[in-house]
Amino acid sequence: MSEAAIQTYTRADEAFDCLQTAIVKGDLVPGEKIGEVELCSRFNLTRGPLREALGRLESRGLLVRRPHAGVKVVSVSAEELLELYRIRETMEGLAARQAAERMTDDEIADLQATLDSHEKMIEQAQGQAYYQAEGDYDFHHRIATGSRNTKLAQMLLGDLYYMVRMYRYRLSTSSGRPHMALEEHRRIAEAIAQRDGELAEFLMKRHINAARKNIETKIHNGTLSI
Amino acid sequence: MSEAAIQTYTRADEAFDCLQTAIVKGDLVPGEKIGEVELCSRFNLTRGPLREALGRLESRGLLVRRPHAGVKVVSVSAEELLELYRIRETMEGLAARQAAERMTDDEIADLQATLDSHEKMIEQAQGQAYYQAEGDYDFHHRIATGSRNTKLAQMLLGDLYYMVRMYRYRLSTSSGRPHMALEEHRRIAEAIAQRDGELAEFLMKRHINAARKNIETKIHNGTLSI
DNA sequence: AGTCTATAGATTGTTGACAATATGATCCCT
DNA sequence: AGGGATCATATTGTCAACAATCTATAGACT
Repeated sequence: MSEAAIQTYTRADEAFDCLQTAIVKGDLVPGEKIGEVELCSRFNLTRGPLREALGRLESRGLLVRRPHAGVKVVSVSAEELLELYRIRETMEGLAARQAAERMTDDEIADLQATLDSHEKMIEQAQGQAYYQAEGDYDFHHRIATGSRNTKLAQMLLGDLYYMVRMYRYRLSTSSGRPHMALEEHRRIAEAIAQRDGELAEFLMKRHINAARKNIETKIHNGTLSI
Repeated sequence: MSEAAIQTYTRADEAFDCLQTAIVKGDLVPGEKIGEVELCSRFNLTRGPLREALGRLESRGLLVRRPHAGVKVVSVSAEELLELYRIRETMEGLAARQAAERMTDDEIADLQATLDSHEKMIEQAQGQAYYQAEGDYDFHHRIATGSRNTKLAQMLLGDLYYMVRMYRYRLSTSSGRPHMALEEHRRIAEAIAQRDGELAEFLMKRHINAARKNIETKIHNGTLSI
């Protein structure tokens, strides 16, 4: 009865995944034009499925396409990155509220358990940006799905997070405040556990707002350059 | 310097538009399987571009696809439709706030002018759902773009609105309260004109919340069936 | 009789060749 | 010499045939 994984994995799906991770990890540089044939040889694909994947990526906003002129990875300005966080603030606030109302007790227990493992990871991998980013992603992912709001989860996980992760890799801006972020996560999880939707929403909004301000000051400092 | 319209219109774009409007207008029934060749003959297309369009529609959530089994128009339950309004509430609230901060005076004047024409349309086309829906769409469209938040506008206009419009057509649920909706629009426009972002956000959220409740009661009444 | 299996048909996914368009360099004109 | 138009090239968009997969029908077995 449980969703039987991806029964059949089509070439276009493969292309989609390859391209997506390549974009997120920064192997494909924004602004630079990328030829289709080059991509084909790179991922051992043929142009048909590749084009289909390009179309999907485009409609998700990770690529921009100009007819007969090729595609390039979207280049997001500093302002647009900050706008992204404004969107996250409202949407994830909603997700947190609905998650507080709808997550099962088991899911909440899991959520809190993952926070413990995140704590260990942070201590072990002192400042290793990668683990911080993955832990953070894991937490937000669980809440998005926990909202039981299909479209909301789809928009967050399918659209926004890829973009955010892309800039995480690129700017290696994994918050730089791991302990504080973890503490905020803990509080949000606690609010959810108490089924206090309003509080969960408030805390989540403040959490993301703090992350945004953090990036904002870094940009003004010149620590971050886009 | 002004965006030179769509210079070249590719077959895939054509397919995308055709399919999108067909879905929105309800010519393509949700849940029912649709063959590719059938669509090709219907829109005078070949399978290549069509498939690309299908991919785009799928990643926007208007179609669901099962490998080797075909595509079908997404069927949204009543609960999911209401969830959609919850998402709109937060996102359009943000849009209204940012629009109040960023729209030009000219844009605001235009916005208020369109409301006048909407009023006339409502009076002339007594209860004609179509015009109500179009006027409503126009208003929200202007605010979304007025937010100057590229990604936000993209998500609202490229994702949510198509889905909402789809269900507008299908349920012909054009609010059923045109005068009240217009009055709410007026107040939102006024708040934007006064550059009162907080108020604009509040009013927009309340406006969409009212629309959601309206649908909710209709569903419980049995007036609306999905 | 009901259920499971195997096969045939149809539909989707993929491939490689063909046509249309944009880019860049060359050449001509002012 | 600089700017603009022209043309060649390379790249993208499109097409039609081929291969792989699913669904439905029919048959056999329990």
